[in-house]
Amino acid sequence: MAVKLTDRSQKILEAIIEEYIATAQPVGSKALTQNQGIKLSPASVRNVMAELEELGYLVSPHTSAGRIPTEKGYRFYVDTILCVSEMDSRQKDRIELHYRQQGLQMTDMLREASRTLSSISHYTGLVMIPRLKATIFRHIEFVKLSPRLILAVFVTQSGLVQNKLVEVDEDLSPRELEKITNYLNQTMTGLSIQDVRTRIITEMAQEKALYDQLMRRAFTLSSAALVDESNGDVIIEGTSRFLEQPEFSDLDCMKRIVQTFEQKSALVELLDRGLETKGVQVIIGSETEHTELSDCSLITAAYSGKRGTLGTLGVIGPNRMPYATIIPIVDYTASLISRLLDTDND
Amino acid sequence: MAVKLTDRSQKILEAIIEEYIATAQPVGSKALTQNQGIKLSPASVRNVMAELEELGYLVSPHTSAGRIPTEKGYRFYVDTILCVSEMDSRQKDRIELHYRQQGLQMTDMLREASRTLSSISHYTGLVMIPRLKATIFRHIEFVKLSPRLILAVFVTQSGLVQNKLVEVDEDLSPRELEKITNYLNQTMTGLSIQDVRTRIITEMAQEKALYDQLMRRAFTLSSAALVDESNGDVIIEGTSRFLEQPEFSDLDCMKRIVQTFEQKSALVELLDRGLETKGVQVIIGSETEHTELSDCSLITAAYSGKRGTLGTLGVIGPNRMPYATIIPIVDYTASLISRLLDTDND
DNA sequence: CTTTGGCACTCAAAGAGAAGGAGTGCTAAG
DNA sequence: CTTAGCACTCCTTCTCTTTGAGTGCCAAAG
Repeated sequence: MAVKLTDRSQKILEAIIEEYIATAQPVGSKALTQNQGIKLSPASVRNVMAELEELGYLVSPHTSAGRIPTEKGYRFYVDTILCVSEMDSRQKDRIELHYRQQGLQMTDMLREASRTLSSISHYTGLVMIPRLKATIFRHIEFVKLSPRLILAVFVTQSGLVQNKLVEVDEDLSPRELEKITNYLNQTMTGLSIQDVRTRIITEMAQEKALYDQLMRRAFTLSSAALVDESNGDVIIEGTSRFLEQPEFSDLDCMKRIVQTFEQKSALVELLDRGLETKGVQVIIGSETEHTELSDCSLITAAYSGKRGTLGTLGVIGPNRMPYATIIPIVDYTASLISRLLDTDND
Repeated sequence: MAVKLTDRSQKILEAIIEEYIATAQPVGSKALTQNQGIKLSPASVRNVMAELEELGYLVSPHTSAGRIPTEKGYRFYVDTILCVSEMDSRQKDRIELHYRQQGLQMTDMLREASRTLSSISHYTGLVMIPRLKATIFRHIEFVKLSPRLILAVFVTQSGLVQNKLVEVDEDLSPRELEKITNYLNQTMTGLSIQDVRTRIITEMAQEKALYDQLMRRAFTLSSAALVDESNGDVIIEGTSRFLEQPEFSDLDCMKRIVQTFEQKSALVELLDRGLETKGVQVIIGSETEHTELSDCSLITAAYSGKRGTLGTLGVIGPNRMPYATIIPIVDYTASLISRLLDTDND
């Protein structure tokens, strides 16, 4: 499958893709020869182009137009041609500037990250809110709203705050509630939510719990409070950037994309893929495995807190994206967010 | 200004507007005469149409096209022609169905409201999150995250939960924190945030506070926690509905509208207008006083909790909206939300 | 005085060529 | 292997014409 391309073929493929990214117009042989760096006649370039088309890296919309890259072309470009440069410190500063604000809460910071990604990349920014189960227990607090209604406020190590209303069958006195709170905070702090859950289950099964009413209640309350009902949530900023892209000038196709964004589930799935991966991941076109997004590409990277990966963030746009500039942006943003989450509130 | 229209003119204006709302095409005289209810010849209708154009209720895009309503036309239609019918109970049930879920927290419920408004109306749903100062103090709780960092969790009467990080200069012991919590909850519960603020200010000024360190800290903490930094937030659902409207097929105009949505500030301002008003309010086109929204109309209504108005909700779409069906939807949703907020958690 | 049929007029939208031009593939010479 | 030349394709753009819906006005009928 992986036919080796000659050095020259790669150079030309690179030039075509970069030209197409810049102009959104099919690239002809003549235009390429005017490009410095390629010192061949149009006819020679044409031969190479025909070859690249045969191999599936390029297509031409019709006989008398230039060539445009295929998904396979982009994939090859991203995987083997592109070499990502470090960002210079001026750009880094420009990104960091957005986070110079006062002590933001985690969610606000992630929203800001999404907005910044969008404004710097000129595409649409995506940030996934951490899944509860990936986080570390820090503190839980119960606020009694009415005899049977309790508000559980739960704070994770990385500063995510989650509120949840819990209905109880028995009226708990403030004293009991306080005891429960203390007990939970003493035993659970520092554990991952995953661990907290298993701990609750095993301890509930033990005989001791059966007789200790307070303990039983503590477990009931906390397990209700820690239910992770959010099937993942994504912060999307800059949807309007899609309207700027000439490839989506077809309103119908545009509509389907925006609808897919609004539903979020597809994006959650795509961002989830990046959770396991180190570094920047690029998903191109049909690799998304969503027909509505088959003309979109994502550039994602995972961010992490003190312990392990928390979530992913990235940028979504048309296949024709300036990968060379956006990959470092996403990469740097992910590491920046990780750093900020680590130092922020401890 | 207010020239009286004859009964016949009104009938024809109504028919034209309703036809245009249904078809998005300029309405000609012939099409109208085919409409049952108008038993006149095309020529007679033309005379009336010319008259209505003179008065500014209609315009024709060009000589050989039909007429379309002006903003003034819509305004007249909404104000004096349209009579809004009660919704039948089947429709009411259809709306209520969306709120049948388990005890949602306020924000989730409002998000659901926005989504429902959009899906039932087929336009874009808007719900304004209540301003803090309009709400009633119910409970405050402090969670110490680190020696200098405290998380304040604040719950309003209507069930809105707000978290805020507060940095303090002095390390507070858990005991002190508890005292502060108790003191604040005893003194402030039931007051409006507005009142709480003034109370804090006056008590701080009193001599007593100067000597009571604990009290001073309590006030410092709570005033920091109750700062209302959210300049109003709006939940927007169904932006993609705009892409279905033929009047926005111009991508550039579309883009500006979506951008305005993303910024939210204009929408906040528009929803704010409805806070004082009883019943449903309709804002048409340039009445929005935002050039980007000059082809959009809003239908809004205020919702309220136990005590007074909390916020507004509504629908935004093109000027050409089926007011007759959407006004009752918005109206009913607002009253439904008010009812749910009242009964939900007390 | 109102209503209506008739008629000339207007103008956007749709269709049909025709011209222009960018780009290709192929061939033959360097 | 490279390149100049050339015929060919076919999209894009432009103009010109046709079509038809809708109007305004007038004169006759109710």
